[in-house]
Amino acid sequence: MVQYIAPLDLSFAALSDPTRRGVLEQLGRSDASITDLAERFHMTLTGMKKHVSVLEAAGLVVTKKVGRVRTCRLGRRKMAEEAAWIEQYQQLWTARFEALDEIVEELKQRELNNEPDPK
Amino acid sequence: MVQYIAPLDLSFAALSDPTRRGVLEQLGRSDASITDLAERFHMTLTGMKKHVSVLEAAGLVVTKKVGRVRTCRLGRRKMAEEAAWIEQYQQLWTARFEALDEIVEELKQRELNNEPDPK
DNA sequence: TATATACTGAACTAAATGGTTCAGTATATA
DNA sequence: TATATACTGAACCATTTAGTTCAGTATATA
Repeated sequence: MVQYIAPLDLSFAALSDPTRRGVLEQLGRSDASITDLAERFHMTLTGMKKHVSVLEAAGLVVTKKVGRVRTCRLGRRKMAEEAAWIEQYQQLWTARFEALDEIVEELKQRELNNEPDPK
Repeated sequence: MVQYIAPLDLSFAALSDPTRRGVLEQLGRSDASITDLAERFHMTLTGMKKHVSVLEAAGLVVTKKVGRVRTCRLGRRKMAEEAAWIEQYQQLWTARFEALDEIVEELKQRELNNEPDPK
């Protein structure tokens, strides 16, 4: 089976790590080098480089090396797909729980009328 | 270091797998047993049980066993935190790119006025 | 030119993931 | 009571992840 990796797989996986969420927030305030980020998150350069690579693979970060410094910036992806997926889920969720609420409401009414619970 | 696992870690990790996203969508339409889900996603019972456990740990699904059947339903979490995180990120993102746009705009103006590029 | 800085790649590690099979247990059904 | 169904747990497996160290390379700086 040729495994097509959905962008959602990569971005949600990228977001599942607190260090990477922190890096995104940081880059939202200002661009940063690998060294900057490694220091801020108490990690080796190599370790931070890997996190940045994961974010880059997900399209959330872009980097450019000038001289010896690699500068990291936010990528072009505004996470629109991710937001859309969650919003669609929330619609399903709401519909589902409204359906449940109706049932609960019906049971309450039966109880008030002293009708038997229909097993 | 006592590792506090943020709810976002668990839910984003849960969402990073297409099978689990599919299960959530399915449960948005109707409750289902482990067997139902295993069949729909072409997987062993044991395999599906693990996915459901991951979703349950993230609070996205609840299950209840009646007789021999374990029924899975959507959990109470509407992924509000997840949506909020992404929305906050999108605000940062927009601000960041508007800042960049201003710089580009300024450069354009200079070009029009034939001013030198200030190094 | 010598030294310090910034990164990179390979190799290693421990743990987690996503699946499987196999051998149960508990519950329904004929 | 015998059989089929639904799940469960343990064990295994290959791969990925999240980090490390170590040994480089390339670039600045004194």
